[in-house]
Formats: sequence, structure tokens, C-alpha cells
Amino acid sequence: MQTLSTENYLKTIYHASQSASGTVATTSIANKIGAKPSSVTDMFKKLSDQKLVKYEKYQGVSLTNEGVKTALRIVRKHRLWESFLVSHLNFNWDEVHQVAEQLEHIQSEKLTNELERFLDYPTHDPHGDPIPNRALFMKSYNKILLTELPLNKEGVCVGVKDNSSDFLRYLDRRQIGIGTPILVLHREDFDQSLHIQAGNSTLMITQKTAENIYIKP
Amino acid sequence: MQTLSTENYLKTIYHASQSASGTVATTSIANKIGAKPSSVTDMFKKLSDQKLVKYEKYQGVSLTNEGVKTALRIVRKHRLWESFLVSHLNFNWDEVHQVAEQLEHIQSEKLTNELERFLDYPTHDPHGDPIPNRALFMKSYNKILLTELPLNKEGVCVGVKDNSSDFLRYLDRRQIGIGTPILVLHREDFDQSLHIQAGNSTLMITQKTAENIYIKP
DNA sequence: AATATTTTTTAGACTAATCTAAATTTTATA
DNA sequence: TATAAAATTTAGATTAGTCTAAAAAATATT
Repeated sequence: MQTLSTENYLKTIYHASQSASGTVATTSIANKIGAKPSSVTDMFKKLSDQKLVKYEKYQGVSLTNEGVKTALRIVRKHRLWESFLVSHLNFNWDEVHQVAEQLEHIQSEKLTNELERFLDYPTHDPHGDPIPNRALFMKSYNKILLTELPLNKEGVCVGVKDNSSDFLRYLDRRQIGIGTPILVLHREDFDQSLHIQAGNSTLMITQKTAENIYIKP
Repeated sequence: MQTLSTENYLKTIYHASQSASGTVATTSIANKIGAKPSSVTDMFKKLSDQKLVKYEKYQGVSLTNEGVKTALRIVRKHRLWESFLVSHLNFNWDEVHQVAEQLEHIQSEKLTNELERFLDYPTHDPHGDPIPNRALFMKSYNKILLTELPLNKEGVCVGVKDNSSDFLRYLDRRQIGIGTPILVLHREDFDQSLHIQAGNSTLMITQKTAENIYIKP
């Protein structure tokens, strides 16, 4: 049985090892958790004793199979709860994270599985991230960044890379969301800004915006 | 901001002071929380510093107005979640308590209020206990124990005193639940057992059972 | 390659919540 | 009302998770 703290570490290590493959550094986890590196080292040892991570002094950590499973169980709950908050409790996609951070620690298999059934087995959360099923398997379609979408090729927004409130609310204002059809009309060589058609409206977006939007071509 | 532990103490003190009015004894809380009396004393001091309880050495505690409010906010969440689990997630009324004990600590006013709206502002939880509304007010109709219901007077089961799984499942088997109409056909003087009509069936129940069922006459 | 910088770990301390054992106070009983 | 019993509190210790400061190792730079 994990504590709240160990669960947060496992989840954070999981996410960190998704982006940068290989082992994960102490400082990187410290920054994400908001703790000092010395605390992180202590926790690495604890998780290593429980065989949830592989840890060699000065070499960073990586999750064991058991560690990945534990992390995925938390990710599953997090994303199911986010889905529930948006679909039934009138939360906007930029408001769900903080509450889901709490709900993801509720321990009850029945609750998780019934919630999944109630939501009709969703495969993706409100940000487009895949939801692990009961067997902890998740299918992620092959997606590209909007920066990589060729000119005049139809695509659909299927996710975002940056989940910050600022970015999500900005997208709300531009009327871009999951499912919005996107077409790149023009790419400006000077600053890589894009003229796009998003749904019914045409608009300009910066490179920084484009590289935080996932597209299924 | 309260911790998980202080929230549990406040809730427990609240419930204890409902049954036995006046102040609540250290040992009684210790037994309910599952802690040693010395730990409870420590916590009483802590809560007293926060002005959530009135505490005099050797004299037990009572909640301050602020303490009652904090407790009611937790009770509100607990009972809303129990309602949700039964009405939408296929939980039986004997399965909800343990999960609601976790969910009651989730901090998000929006979540609580939206959950209440989603459930259409329920006034009572699956065990018939009243749910405090947003203003923390709850209306409890005047109810009596089944032992006090006069012969041949129609009543309706509106709650239970004992919330144990054993008792609730026993009632399930006898097909007695919230809303079941009840009529006392005969009261046995020898052992105070009752012959009752519950819904469509007539059956015999012991005094112990009868004194754990609340009736609205 | 030697040295400087950064990263990581160790050592020792702190806080919240708990415990045990002993001391104190209250309550019950002879 | 003494005295015994029960309840409560105090004192000191423990555990998980954190911290700071110093030491050690890895990495980067001249």
C-alpha cells in the first residue's frame, strides 16, 4: 500500500520518463515535486527498497514493471476523474487538474471501474491524453505537432502538450479544442507563425502555440 | 486549512456530541478514532489552539461554532458522495461508507456544489441521514424508532441507526429499505419482538432490529 | 588533464501524528 | 470519606516526510 507521497513520486517519475527516455535525474524530480534534491534521494531509496524503482547512486532512477503498473493505476484514476469533472460537473478543461490530483489517490477498485463504466469507457481525457483501461493498456493514435502538419492537409486537434490554465484558456478564446478540424493555410518563413483555418474561422497563431497542439492528420 | 487527521477528529467529535449531549470524553473519541487516549489529548490541545473546540483539562471537549461548521462541511461531502455512489455507481448502501471516508476530504468547493447540483440537491443520503445544504443547514423530519410505533399505525422507514454492513445487508434480505411502508401487527410482550408488515410481506423482527430502524409515522 | 561547476548524497535536525509508560486527576466504591 | 479504580494527562520516544548544510561524485570548462 502506497502513501500519498510515494504515489506522487511514482506518477512524477512516470511522466518524466515518458518525455526524456532513459533514467530520470534527482533534480528534475525535485523541481517537479517541489522538494529539495536531498528529499528526493531519500524517497528514491525508499521506492527502491519496495522494488518500485531501479536506483543506483548518482545514476538516477527508472520505474520497475511494478512501479509502472502502480503509476498507471494513478494516471488511470486521474484521467477518469478529469473526464467526469468535465462531462458531468461543468468543469472547464483548465480547472480539472488540481482536483484530479486529489481524487487520483482514492483507493477503491470498485469506484474506479464503476466510474469508468458510468463514463462509458472513455479512451481519452479532456486534454486528449489516453486513459489506461482496466488492464492498464492505453492506445494512443499517432499524432503530430501542429508545426509538422503540411500545408493544406486536413487535421484534427486531438490533444495539447502544455496543460497550463493560461494556454488552455487561450485556446478556448481562439475556439480551438479537442476535435476542432485544422488546416494550415500559410506558414510564415520569417517567424514560423501560421495562418490556419480552425473550425469555421481563420486565424494566426505563433510557433509556440503550434508546437503545443497535437494533430491527427 | 485542516489536515486529514484534524478533519477526522472534528467529524468524530461532531457525531459523538450528537448522541450524548454535553462534552465529549477523551476515551470515547479514542475508541472511535482507533487511537490511544494520550494521542487524543494532544489533538484536543491542537484543535483548541485553533479555536475549533473548547477544551478544559480533564473536562472533555465540545465544538465551537467554527468547529461545527468545519465538521458539517465534511459531513456534507461524505453524504453527497454516498448518494452519488449509490445512485450512479451501483454501490449498495452497505458499501459506501469506507469510500466516502476518503472522498469527504477532497478540497474543492466547486466540486462539492456541482456534485450536489448533479444529484439534484438531495436532502438525505442512502441511510436516511440528512445532507447539509450549501449553507450547512439540514432539515431532519421528526422520526421515531420502530419500537415506538403504535400498533396498526402506518409508518415509513426513513433511516437506520446502526450503519454496519451486517445490519444493512440483513435489512436487504428482509426487503426493508428507505421508503418501505411499515405496519406493526403485533408486539410480543415476552421479548418485545414484533410482527410487522413491511411492504407486501409480513415478517418477525427482534427488538434489537426494531430499535435500529427510524420511522416517520 | 587539471580545475571549476553542478549534481547528488550524507548527516543531522524538524514537524505532525502517533505510541508507551508513568504521573495525575476524577469518579466510583467500600 | 478514605481508598480503589478508571480516566486523563504528561514526558519522552518513534516514524514518515521533509529540510539545511556539508561532503562527495559526476560533468563541464579551461
